[in-house]
Amino acid sequence: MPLIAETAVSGTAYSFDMLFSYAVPERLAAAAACGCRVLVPFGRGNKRRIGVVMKLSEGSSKGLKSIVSLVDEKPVISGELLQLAFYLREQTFCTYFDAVKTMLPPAMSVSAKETFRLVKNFTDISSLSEDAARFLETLCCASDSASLNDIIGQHILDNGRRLPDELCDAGALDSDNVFRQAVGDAAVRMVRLTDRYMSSPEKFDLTPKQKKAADFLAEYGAAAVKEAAYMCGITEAVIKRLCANGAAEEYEAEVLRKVEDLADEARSPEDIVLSEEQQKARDAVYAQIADRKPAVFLLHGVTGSGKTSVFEKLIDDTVKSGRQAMLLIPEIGLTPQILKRFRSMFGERVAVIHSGLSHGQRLDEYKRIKRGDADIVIGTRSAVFAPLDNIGLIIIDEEGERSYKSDSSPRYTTHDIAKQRCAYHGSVLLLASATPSIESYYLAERGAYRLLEMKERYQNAPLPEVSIVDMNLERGEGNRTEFSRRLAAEISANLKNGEQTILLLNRRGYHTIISCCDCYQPVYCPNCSVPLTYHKKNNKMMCHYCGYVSEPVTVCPSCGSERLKNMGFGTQKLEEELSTFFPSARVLRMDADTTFSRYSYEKNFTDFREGKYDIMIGTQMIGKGLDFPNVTLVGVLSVDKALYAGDFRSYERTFSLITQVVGRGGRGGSRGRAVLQTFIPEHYIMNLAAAQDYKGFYNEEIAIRRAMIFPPLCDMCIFCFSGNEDISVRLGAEAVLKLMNERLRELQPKTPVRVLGPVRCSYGRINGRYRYRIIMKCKNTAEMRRFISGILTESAKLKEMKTTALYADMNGDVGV
DNA sequence: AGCACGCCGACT
DNA sequence: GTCGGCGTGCTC
Repeated sequence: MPLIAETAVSGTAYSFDMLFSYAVPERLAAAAACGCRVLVPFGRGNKRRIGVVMKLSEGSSKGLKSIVSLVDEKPVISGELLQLAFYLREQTFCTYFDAVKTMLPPAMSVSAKETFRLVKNFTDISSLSEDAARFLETLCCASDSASLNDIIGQHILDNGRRLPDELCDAGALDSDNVFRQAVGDAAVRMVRLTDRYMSSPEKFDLTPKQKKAADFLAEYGAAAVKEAAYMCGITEAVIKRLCANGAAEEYEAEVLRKVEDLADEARSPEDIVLSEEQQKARDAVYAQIADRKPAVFLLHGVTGSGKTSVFEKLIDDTVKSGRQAMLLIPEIGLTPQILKRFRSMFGERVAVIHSGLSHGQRLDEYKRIKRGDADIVIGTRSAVFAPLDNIGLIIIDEEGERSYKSDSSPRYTTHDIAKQRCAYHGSVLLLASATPSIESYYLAERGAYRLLEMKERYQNAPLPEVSIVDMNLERGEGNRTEFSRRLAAEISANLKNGEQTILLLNRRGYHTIISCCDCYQPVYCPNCSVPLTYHKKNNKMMCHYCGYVSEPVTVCPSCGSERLKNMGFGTQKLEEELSTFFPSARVLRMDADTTFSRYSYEKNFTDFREGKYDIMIGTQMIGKGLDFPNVTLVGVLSVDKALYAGDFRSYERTFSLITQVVGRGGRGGSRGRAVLQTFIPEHYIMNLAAAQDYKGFYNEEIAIRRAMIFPPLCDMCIFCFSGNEDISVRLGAEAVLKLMNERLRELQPKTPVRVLGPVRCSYGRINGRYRYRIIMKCKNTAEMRRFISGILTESAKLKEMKTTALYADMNGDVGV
């Protein structure tokens, strides 16, 4: 019986995605296996596409097309991960190919290059069609192999592959495919001026923008393309033009061949000393690992309770027993320090996977895992797909972070994938946080997860002393600055004592927005429904969503008034006010604008930790995971806005932000202080966060979720519509709504379903595309997922949806 | 999403 | 009588 390969084909849309059956030709039958990539003909034109064999079976190959060639000798996806791909597709409504693709490092993506050559002694011209015979004649005129391939290549582009394919079938032509891996997109693209330009710039005719970039480069030498564009207030396209003119050149920055090797002096796992409480947590988890039955633990440990030591011990236990361990962390910003810690203990056995690595580095780490050289994997959410084959333990640190939810296809939740892998390997999933997600804590309360608690801080360090400052009073008493008198006094005390301060502000930019005093309209980005932000450093207005840049506005675009006012307060303005109040203070500003490369994060944090700065100010990124022993004061300047962000998770987010940042202070022995400035001092979030009372917060929050029916008491599926024309997107969404209601009536699901919308998304327009959403409150069951899948496929056929894109995101973010 | 196929209008 | 406009339906 012939072999049939059921194949995931690249480039399919979800609405027509399925496994496509191809015949496996005799010559490939021995090597073809599940998990191998293949080259297949697809569509009427038999265009070549890459696919992955998902299933092999025997059967009749009648009417099937055949696999053209094999990309891999050996499968690149293990049986376990292949099975996981099916799960991924079923859960997240992505295509088979997308599911498989996310499991491979980007560097492994391949493209095929086809070469032809004429078969020398072909004579049977009579068997060819007239067209093919004529085509063959032109081919015979080709002078050499290169021009032959040029002719055929051009012919395929213009007329499709019909004639070349006929000639191949008849034996007049031979084709061969070579595959090229897309390795080496180095981390940073740099740009510098050419010698030619520098010796005689007058010979170049540059546009004003290009000139600006050239001047910038002349002053600074080389710069990252991104950075140059930012500083000059231009787009990267201008720099591209500059390079095309021959005035500048782009080059790839030397990327570290190895992932940075910053291990401190070696530490031995034997040196880990656990407190009684830590030991208890470790023992419970370890017993379960040894038992080889899957289970989920939720480790709730207050900030500073020393969770990392427990992780170290458990990971050591796991690898000692011959199994592998995975530690997932929310953001690359945290990687260097955690990585350092584990590197110094486990050395080369640690592999790292995160998006800050170059594709080449990532590929090498992937290979080390696959070969078995590394049995400990540390990384961000995509690392959950690491090709380990004998997992004993998966840890998700700071498990409540939203970054564990993927916001592009496949829109998976890291926890779900980890659970699935643990079920396969009979291993333990350990979720850990000082502020677990309401969902996880709920499951722990219900007994689905086993709850472990660590209530003591490391070395019994006292919790910081938190004071809540009522900013209304400050304003009432004539203080117009952003610093309450209390906070100002604390900061100067700290400066005097040579102790460090962290200030948290939940926004970036100089002024958040510029708005008109006459029509009250803020100045918006022309592509997105987001107000532009003024950035002092480059004196430009910028959009944080699409990167749009413009000169500072002096006239209101909506009414023409010249009375424009700066509203809001950003990190840059804070920095400035700070320098007037405390001229001698050395201030480090940390936000997405000052940290272009992933590496500058680490450098800044290290500098701060080493005492090169007195005060660090920044957005949420400074709240996460890093220990600074000399920080004794934490100021929270304004998180009120975040509370009213309008989605049901804003309280949760704000609570954990405050809790985390307050917990930063006072770990080095001395008692820390925290000052929480707010206009709503009576809000329970403020008091509970000040007291680091997670349980109290959980009780309040779960009551709200219960009353309003929000997750975890239901699931929420977001249907997001986008397109170039506002009206057609809305009409599309309405048509789909109608379809949903019809189908729902037929289905009569067991648990009630509520469909809300369509409404414009909070950012109704991003990058010029209008966006609407429908929210469906439901229970995430197989039946519901089939329903959603059906809606996605059916709606693609609606005429109202011709120009509108749609995706479904189970438990994705409601905002955005 | 592409893309080949088909069915009409404006033209040499 | 032909070229090419875009509407339509399919993708093993």
